[in-house]
Amino acid sequence: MKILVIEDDKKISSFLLKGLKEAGYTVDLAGDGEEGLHLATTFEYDLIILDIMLPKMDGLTLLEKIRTEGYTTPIIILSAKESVDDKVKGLQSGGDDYLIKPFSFNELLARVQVLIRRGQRVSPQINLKFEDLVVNPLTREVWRSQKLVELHVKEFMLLEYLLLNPGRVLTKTQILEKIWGYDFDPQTNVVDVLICRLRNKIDKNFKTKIIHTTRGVGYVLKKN
Amino acid sequence: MKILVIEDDKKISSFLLKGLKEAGYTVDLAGDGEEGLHLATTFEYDLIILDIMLPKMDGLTLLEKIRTEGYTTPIIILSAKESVDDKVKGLQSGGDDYLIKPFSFNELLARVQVLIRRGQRVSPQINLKFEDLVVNPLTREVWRSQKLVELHVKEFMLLEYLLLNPGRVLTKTQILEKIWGYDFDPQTNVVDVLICRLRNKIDKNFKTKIIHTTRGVGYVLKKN
DNA sequence: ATTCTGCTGAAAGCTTTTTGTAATTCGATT
DNA sequence: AATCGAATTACAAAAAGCTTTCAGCAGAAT
Repeated sequence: MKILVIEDDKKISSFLLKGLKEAGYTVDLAGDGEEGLHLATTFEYDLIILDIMLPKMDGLTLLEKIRTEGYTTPIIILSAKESVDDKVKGLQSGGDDYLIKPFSFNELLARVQVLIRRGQRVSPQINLKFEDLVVNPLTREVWRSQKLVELHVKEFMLLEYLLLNPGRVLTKTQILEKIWGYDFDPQTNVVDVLICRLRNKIDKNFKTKIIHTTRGVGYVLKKN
Repeated sequence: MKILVIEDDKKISSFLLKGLKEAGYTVDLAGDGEEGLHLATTFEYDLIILDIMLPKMDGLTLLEKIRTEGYTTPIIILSAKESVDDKVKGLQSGGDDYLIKPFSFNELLARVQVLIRRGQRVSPQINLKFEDLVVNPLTREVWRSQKLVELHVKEFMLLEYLLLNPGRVLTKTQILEKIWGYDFDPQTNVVDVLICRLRNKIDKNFKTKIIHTTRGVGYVLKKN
């Protein structure tokens, strides 16, 4: 799950980065409006956190530009202003939620989770399922054949990515980019290692394997 | 599907090569503008990815030369510059799309697919069919008479090439160039071997053969 | 502040699969 | 029958994937 934070105040942004990463998200940071617009329209994010007061291009303008270009990524607006007027403007411009500074991180996190869940359209049921594998994205619990499996953060992200694309072959490059980001050393074998670790936990001790290798291409989630 | 990448930055080019090859494309690489122009005007490509900043001949000049020579191959421009001006210039000079570095590989891949699809009739989203042979380019699954057949990467590429040209005789040289690229030893018998291996999988155990030899010319996909 | 724990990524070695070469056999055409 | 291109086969080389180990780091616990 990738989040873009557009915020110029260093103190707040580092606070957000730290907290969101701990919660298992991949986070990119933009320090001003222009950079924010570029990142938002170039990469795929699952959510954007946007400060209204920004250098170079103010948040509302940015928000409108993003929306008029057709992006539907959920956006949470941060604002120092308390006026009802601003809140209305923000939501009318295409914001999905609105938080007034100072805010509690837990409050933010809760809303992030709500919006990301909504954006994934996994509804009406919250759990992701494939065969006898059940994943609850909200609580990050994973069961294989009714047995609870403990996954590390990256393993969970990989499994979630696979579950959102059942039957489709995902290349190593796609996985690398989804989980580590675009600027990761392409020579690395982290993907192989991660696949191995995930298999040890969700395939190794079970009869039917669900993670399969398509040699020379990538990996697929399928039965048999 | 053949793609030409014109890019001098080794890190980026190796990243692109890897990703595009994984996605099933044949990729040639040019390290500077002159080599790029030579390859682009000598061989047939389905798409060109062109960096603007290049040694020996800059990308825009190259682009104009290619276009004035009458080539209509779709071209994606890569640029480090963010200015709207450059974007406009690039698109006016004959570029079909414009990406700013750093860019996401998935983003690039999506645009590559859009442009390549635009350039040809068959959409890669839809199954390719010939007689009782069905190929799904997305999941890379192949069926002959409802029986799933497992193919290696090169075999798959050959079959795809044949399927996109049903009834047309493809010479060994065309096949060699399409699948291995221009710089492969012309003495080799890899094509014969590959044809043999492909036949073993999709013709051998079936009544009707669909891969036929035209002696002295090449191979055709047809019934009888 | 220090120690402990556990997650992650790099690297190396090993296994398996795929691919290319080369030699041989086959078969059509002359 | 001789010739030439094509088909087949066996083997070696290369590539891809899997697994394990280790060290660095970060967070948690003390």
